Amino acid sequence: MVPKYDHKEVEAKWQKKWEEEHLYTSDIESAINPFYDDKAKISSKERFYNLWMFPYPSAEGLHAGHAFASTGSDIYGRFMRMHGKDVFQPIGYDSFGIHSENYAIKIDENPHEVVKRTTKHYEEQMRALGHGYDWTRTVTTSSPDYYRWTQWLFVKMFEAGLAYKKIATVNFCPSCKTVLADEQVMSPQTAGKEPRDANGKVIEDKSTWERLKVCERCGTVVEKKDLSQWFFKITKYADKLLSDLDEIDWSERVVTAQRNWIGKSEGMIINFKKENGEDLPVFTTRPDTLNAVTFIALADEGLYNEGNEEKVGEFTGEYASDPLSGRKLPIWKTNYVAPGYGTGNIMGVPAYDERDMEFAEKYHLDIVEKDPDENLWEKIEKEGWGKRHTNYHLRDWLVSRQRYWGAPIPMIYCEHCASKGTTFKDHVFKGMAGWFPVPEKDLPVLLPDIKDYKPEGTGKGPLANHPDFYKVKCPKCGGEATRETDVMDTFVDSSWYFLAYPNVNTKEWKVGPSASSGQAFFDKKIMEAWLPVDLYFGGAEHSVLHLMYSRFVTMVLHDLGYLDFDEPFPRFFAHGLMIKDGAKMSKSRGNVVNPDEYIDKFGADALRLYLMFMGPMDGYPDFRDSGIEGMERFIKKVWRLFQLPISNSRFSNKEILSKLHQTIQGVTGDIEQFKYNTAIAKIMELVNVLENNKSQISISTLRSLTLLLAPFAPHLSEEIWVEILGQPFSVHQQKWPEYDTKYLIADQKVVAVQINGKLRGTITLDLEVAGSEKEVTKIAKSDPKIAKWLEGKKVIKVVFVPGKLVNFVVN
RNA sequence: GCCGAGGUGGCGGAAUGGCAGACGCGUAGGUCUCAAAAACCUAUGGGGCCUUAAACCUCGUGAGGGUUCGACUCCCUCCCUCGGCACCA
Repeated sequence: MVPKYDHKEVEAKWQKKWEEEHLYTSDIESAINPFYDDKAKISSKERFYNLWMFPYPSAEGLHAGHAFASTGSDIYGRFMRMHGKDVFQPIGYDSFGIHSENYAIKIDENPHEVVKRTTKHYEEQMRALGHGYDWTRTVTTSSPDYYRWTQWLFVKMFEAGLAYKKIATVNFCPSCKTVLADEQVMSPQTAGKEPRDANGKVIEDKSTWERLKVCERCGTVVEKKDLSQWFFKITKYADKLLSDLDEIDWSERVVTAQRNWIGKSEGMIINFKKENGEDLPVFTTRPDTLNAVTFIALADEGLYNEGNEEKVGEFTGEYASDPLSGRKLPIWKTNYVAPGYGTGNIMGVPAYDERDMEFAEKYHLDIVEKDPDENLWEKIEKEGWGKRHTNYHLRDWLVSRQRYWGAPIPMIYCEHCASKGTTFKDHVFKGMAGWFPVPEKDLPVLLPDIKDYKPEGTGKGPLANHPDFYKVKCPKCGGEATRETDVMDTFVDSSWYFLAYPNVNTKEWKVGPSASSGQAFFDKKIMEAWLPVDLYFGGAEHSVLHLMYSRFVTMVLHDLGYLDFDEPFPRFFAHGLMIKDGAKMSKSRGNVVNPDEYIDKFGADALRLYLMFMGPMDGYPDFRDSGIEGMERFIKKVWRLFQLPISNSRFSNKEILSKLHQTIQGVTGDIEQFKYNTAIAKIMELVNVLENNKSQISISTLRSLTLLLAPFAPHLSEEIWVEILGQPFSVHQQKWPEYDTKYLIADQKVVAVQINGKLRGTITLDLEVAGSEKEVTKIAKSDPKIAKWLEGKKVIKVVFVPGKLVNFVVN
């Protein structure tokens, strides 16, 4: 009678033991940065910072899509640990911000309380999955010890001239009642939401959906408002953000998305002259078509429409002259030129631009067909009519939010200083008179616990109703002043969290060992030893959000001298999204898969195996209940294999050895490429071979099999390793098995025989024979099946691939 | 419209110039059982040939063309799906 494999008991047992033995707690102080040459000086192991994008703790808890992604990351971490690396694999919570707050509002509970509960639930779920996280170093972005440094970051941005406040036309979500960054406004499809109007009703006319721009969080169609807001000057880094994409090893689709978003256009600003002598600068990427210009089109905020409606315009009554030939060109105000891009003016070239053609035809403007002239670039520049100019689609990052649940923006406005024109640093902040950052010693600016935290949509955040919060003394003159009442975008919180992990120690709950002294942001030695992140694992939906912001913030901190690297994630793998019943998992569809019930019923190992076996890591696999049952069967099969009275034979037979070493080779290569599905398939094949050769398996083979399984099924492997094989704890600290090429060479080869490229038979030959063209040709021709096909035909050519194939070309 | 990734059995998916469908799910039949479950064994792309069986033939990787001794794989044209950008000049 084979003892039953009790997944609940086994998994709980090892999770407890791992924790007690600090199996996944890294030795932060003694790591080696593999990028440095003087490794020997420091200490034992090379570090490997293995990071999965931290989740925001939602109410429903972790769903199977999270488990799919986090397991993919965990497997790689375990694989690297078995390669002798000191793996640092932390986890935390992106718990500050609109996503957590919207839920708190919905259930009418204070966000402080909700976050306490949801983070606890998340931790339980992630522990149940058996991930190898270092639980001694977690971060929670809504903790004052954390957001103190988010605020510090804002202050540094301001001091460096990279944070400024200005009135701009911005996106406003009428449901979330706050402004949003450009990156947080998208098509309904990209947001994965049905578009809604300000009253929360789904827009009925589906034909308009594709033109709508909605809020990333709630799917409400955004409005445009002119408001005074804080921005981070990400555009200053546009060129570096773009060019560094060539240097980093990222999933291609994410690189492409960032390139598109940055949207670099190289062209020229050409100066046209109005009749009254005024300059009329125009941005174009096609100065070579200047000869064919017939009108000038101006952007108009009032007329402009992002939708795809008909082009309309109004003649201004004015004319401009073409700087080269002096031709007279009418100036039109239009609805199709985007304000805020380039100079806001364009030259109308109907012959070479479809949009200009459409407009010209409608208003009966001239259409001139003259061949483009490449020499014009140089000529215009030489004659001083225009100069080369690069334009970017990227806009500055709008970071203020009129909400409660976020890090208060640490800025103070003093009316008195403003009236005198006093600025923080005269040379940098023209136009920012009266604005001063909160002195570093006064950080954090604590978020007060208030009852009326719901947004009102007045253009101000809930903190604006609390004089105790905003009435402060001016840091400059000591007079009456007002604190900023907006809070920061949640993406500011997450733009630097990866820097915090190695510096944080949960027991003391301070970011950075020097946090108490207030001297420095991070411990320099730790940063040098542990960063940048070696492998970042996460979703592609953050292509132009988190992943762009983090790169920007890292570049700034580098330029300010705090970091010695300027790309946070030299390697990023974009995992796919799990699907259920052919659709993305979402609450509204009601197809969210909760991992808890599967862990309970089948165990974490079965769930992990199934999630990884469903398909490639960057794909969109569909979750089915019946699939996980197959994995349960596989685990039982493995378990039974280890319950057999193991033979006394010291060596496995040849078939087994050959299969084992092929498997080691294949699985190793597959894991390196995140092809976990085929890695698992190969382990299954090995198990099948072992089952058919039960009496001939050596202990050494069984040990290797256990090691191969360890990253995928950590509990099962540990149980087998320690309890059945009697090996020392822990399987996760063992060396990954190596393959020996001598076992990869089979004694016999199956050679395919083709006639004119069509398979007509196979012959099994000894290795040496299979490598000889003469022998193989002879044997193949004498094979009756093949001979039949060659009868009466003349062999024109023989194609021979040693050990694989012979192809007879006949007439 | 532009850019990127794809299209393979009933299903998830293997194979990146050399035996298409590994591995798993599902399905059918069988063994065990009083019975069922579990487990195990066998079969499983379509069509044909055949009394049966072994075997064999033929078609087949979105459609059409091309390169090649040989194409799921490379090239061209088209269709469709997914992702990103989008009156960005």
